Amino acid sequence: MPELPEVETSRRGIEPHIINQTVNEVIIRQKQLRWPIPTTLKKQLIKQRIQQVERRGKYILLRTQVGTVILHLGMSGSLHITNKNTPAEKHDHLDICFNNKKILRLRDPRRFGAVLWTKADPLEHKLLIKLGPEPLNADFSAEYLYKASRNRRVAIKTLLMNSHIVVGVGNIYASESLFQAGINPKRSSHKISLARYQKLVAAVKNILQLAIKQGGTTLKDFTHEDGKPGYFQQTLAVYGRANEACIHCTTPIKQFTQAQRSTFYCSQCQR
DNA sequence: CAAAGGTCCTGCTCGC
DNA sequence: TGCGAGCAGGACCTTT
Repeated sequence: MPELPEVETSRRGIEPHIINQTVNEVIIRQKQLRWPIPTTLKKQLIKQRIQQVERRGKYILLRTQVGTVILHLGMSGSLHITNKNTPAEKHDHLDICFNNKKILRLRDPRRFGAVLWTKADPLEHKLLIKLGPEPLNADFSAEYLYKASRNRRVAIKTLLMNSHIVVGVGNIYASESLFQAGINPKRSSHKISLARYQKLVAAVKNILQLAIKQGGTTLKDFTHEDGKPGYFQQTLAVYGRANEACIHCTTPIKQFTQAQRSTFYCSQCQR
């Protein structure tokens, strides 16, 4: 479900409800996610105060004095702020309950998400330490991507989705960014010029920023269903639009499978 | 049966 | 021959 803008929108949505709040109960209904939820989570987390709600790539970090909860929403995960009056539904796997009566509830039908606990610096965690730069930070630049791509033969779309190269660019926004930059998703990353990487990096930043902005304005109240962050279909130029007319040249948008994921592009506008 | 918005892990190939 | 890096494919799971 979530790409970086949705994860960031989720982070902003839950933060005001749980920051500086103390955990008084942890309910694990289904611990079998991508990895098992650690059995020690409950013991570690109870009586701890959430000091910081942070994001790194698509991971959300809940920092306490003694350790950090590492959350990942996988393909179908979502976070909700709720309370004891709202019964848990089928795929509500975890509740973190606070003194202010609020509950942070994780829902994840496909269970590709993860909930982990670390006492050490979470940024040094095995899953986070090798992550590439944040796409919206200055260190994600055309020069950086150009350099990183020189000895790689993978298609540019695959490179863009590699979290060791840059975090947070998922399947939808990879297609969208390449369309905006006018680059064919099949093109070998090592054959792309610095000038074209300038366009691509600008497109990635532009698209992610816009999506976050839209997430923020769409998000009314994270405690209700209608507050869920979603994808904003009207802003998608190519994703999910196979056979529809390209918005620039009216050529039908093509769809094909690349690294086991659907890619959408315009064969006329993207070379 | 295929596909859905993620990404780690395994094992292979390639070049030094 | 050995080693590391890059890469493809499989794996995880449920719903439509």
